[in-house]
Amino acid sequence: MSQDKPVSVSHPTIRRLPAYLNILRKAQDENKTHISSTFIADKLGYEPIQVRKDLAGLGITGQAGVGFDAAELIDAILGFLGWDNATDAYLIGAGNLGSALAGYKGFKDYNLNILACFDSDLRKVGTEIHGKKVFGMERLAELIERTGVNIAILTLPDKAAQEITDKIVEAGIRAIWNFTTVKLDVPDGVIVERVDLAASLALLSRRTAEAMKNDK
Amino acid sequence: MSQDKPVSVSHPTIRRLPAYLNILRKAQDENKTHISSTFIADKLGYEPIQVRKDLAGLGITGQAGVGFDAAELIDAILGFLGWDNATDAYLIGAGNLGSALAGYKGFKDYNLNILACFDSDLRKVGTEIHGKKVFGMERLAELIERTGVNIAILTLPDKAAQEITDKIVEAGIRAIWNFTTVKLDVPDGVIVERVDLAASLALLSRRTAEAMKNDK
DNA sequence: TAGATTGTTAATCGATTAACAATC
DNA sequence: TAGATTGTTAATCGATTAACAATC
Repeated sequence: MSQDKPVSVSHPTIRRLPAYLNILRKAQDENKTHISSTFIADKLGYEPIQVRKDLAGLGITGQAGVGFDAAELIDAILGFLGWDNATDAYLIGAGNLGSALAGYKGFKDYNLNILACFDSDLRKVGTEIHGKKVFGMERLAELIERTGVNIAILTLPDKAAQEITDKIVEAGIRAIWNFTTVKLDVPDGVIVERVDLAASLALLSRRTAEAMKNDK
Repeated sequence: MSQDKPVSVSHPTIRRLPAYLNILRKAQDENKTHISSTFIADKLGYEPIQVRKDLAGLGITGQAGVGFDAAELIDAILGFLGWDNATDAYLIGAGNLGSALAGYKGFKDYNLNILACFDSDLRKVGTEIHGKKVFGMERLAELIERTGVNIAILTLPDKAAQEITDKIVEAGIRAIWNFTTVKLDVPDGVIVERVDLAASLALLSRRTAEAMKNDK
């Protein structure tokens, strides 16, 4: 693509794309070839116009009166997110949460492949967790450099987070999916995306408290 | 409080509160009694004005030239989120992710207490996971009714999500922390807060793809 | 043709940021 | 008093929604 227009798609839009993808795939399984924005919006409780705006951002056009070609749309979303090729990642910290993610089957829908795990607990090193080898932390740099993996999933204790981050960034990691509470300090160009469970719980708690107050 | 003003605090603000709470607690551990919006903003990479706006929403006032009273602010956030009293929850679906959450120590910071787990796997029923009893699904309604627990953490397979939701809502559950991919259909007044890992991964992937393209 | 749906342009809404006087 | 910081009011920014002509 020598002539990419400067696509700038908002974060809220990007966050909604996986949900669209799920619906499209399900519809395709039911042999639907075309999907309208109304259909997608209905399933998700959004407005059709929002779906169309989102899709427009990907450079996709639909057909008036008909909707969007499901296959084409799926490809566009996968391509846009870089999910059209398998991406390898290392998982760092094979505790409760890390093990759960190592065993999570759903990542294959997004072409994310956890290559191996790392842990500082020597009793885990050398074992396998959900079929993924566990290496000791001392091998992190070496393996990142050798395999060229550039995504790390951080599921280790907060207190180790920054130190290990420095190490893996140094070794060549370009993107970190951060499940710790720590605001990681990284050089420009390294991407950090944090999963903020506490934020989600805060919203649940507050909304619940309000709902309970209302019906007293 | 007979005279509550109609506090309406935005969702983005609510989502930021736990991070403020963490910082305040850490500062208090270091014997700081007063914290400025600048201090908090610095730690999180926000603007001080945003912190002040957020806190203003809670009805908290600081002291010009000094900052906010840490203890008072912590109490205000805890109270606002309903985290000042322990809240019991049931965890439904003791698979990989469910087990990880059942063992997550961090919830005590938010006064969330997982009372017990439920699972349809009879081999798990009767055992304990991280010290929490596992009950069979057939006991869900009975126990929800008897104990009056009103929060459920849903970590079961997508295909069971709606059916179980109907059941637990019927039994009295008022709020669901939804870790499935399903958009749950619930009656008015029942709160659903979904943790959307795929959305987070989408953002990570897209930002990474862009960053890699830039440095070619 | 009639009905469904798109995509564009403009309006609205809500959140973030800026400016600055008031306060400690 | 000087420096730091708050809280208010207004400006800006960005995302969602509305309206509607064009298209299949």
